Amino acid sequence: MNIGQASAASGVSAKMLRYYEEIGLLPKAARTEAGYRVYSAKDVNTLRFIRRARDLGLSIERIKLLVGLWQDRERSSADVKRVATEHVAELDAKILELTAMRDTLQELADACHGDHRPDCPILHDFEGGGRSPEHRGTVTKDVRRGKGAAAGLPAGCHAG
Amino acid sequence: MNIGQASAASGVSAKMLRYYEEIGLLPKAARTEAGYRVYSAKDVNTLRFIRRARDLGLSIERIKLLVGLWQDRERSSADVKRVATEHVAELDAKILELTAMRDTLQELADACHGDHRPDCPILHDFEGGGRSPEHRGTVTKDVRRGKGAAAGLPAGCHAG
DNA sequence: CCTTGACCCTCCCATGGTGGGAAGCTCCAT
DNA sequence: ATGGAGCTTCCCACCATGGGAGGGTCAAGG
Repeated sequence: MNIGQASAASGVSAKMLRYYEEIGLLPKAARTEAGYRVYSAKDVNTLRFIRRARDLGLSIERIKLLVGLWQDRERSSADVKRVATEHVAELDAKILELTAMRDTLQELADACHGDHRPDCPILHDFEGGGRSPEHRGTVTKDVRRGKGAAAGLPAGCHAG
Repeated sequence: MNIGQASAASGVSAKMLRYYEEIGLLPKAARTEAGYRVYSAKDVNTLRFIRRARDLGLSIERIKLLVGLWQDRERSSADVKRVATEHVAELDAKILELTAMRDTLQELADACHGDHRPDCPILHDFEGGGRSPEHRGTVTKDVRRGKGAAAGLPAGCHAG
């Protein structure tokens, strides 16, 4: 099985296959004399595992952990569960953050008549005078962006 | 006002001030003879506007639009509202996506006893046999990652 | 006046996953 | 033998942000 076939069988692009190998998520694939990568049915299983994990938004780092546990017959399910639970917690945090943004913005949009006139509560809020505090404060606390979010959650986030 | 003071007054890092100028979100700042950037109180207002918009998760592209509308006395509030509403729609989509991931993973975690034994429904699902469909299908549809999400939503997403 | 330290400048690099594409080789079918 | 599909490596881009190197500037205190 060459890379194109493994890709088709697993739903992981050839590009990503090479990338996962490069970063050590996958072991280095065997090669033909000509240098073509060769994959087995077992490799395809691993790839499907990875694909499923990515679809659930897990980061590559966590998938590395899970693949390790998966292949360890001595693993304890508690370790697996912990990884999953950590990810759920991050998803929850991100959902809360996005929901707060959404709600604030929806409120502002609702307050905007949306006609030809220039007057607009959205811009008024952004101007940040803070003169209408009832429309502020929702996301104002410094939950702000930072490595945590970018490194932790992503996958589904950068995804598209 | 130099860049450090403008940064402190607006809550936007000096690094980002330079970046926003580079990508054309801000006009090129005036300079002292020594080459130091100089900012006015008006600039700080714009920066606060941008900061607020970023906190609500708007992409730089959309913020460019909003700043343009903000500074246009002839604008119609409908245009502003449309930009905001588009962003709300993207936030909603992302929230749905993350929630689906979260729910699936939480179900799997709930089903995992989490003790010393190796048997684990999470790994079982990831193995993807599809043998227990009641735990599948939630995120299985190909909503998958792609340019749209990365370009559209971000801010709060990459943020941290 | 000179030193010190805080500040500023530009330029490069990294993040996390993913896609795009160029330049060149291999394989298979015609 | 030729064409095209598929493989290889290598570099670039995304988005927004932070980190840091290497060097210039400014103001306060000695």
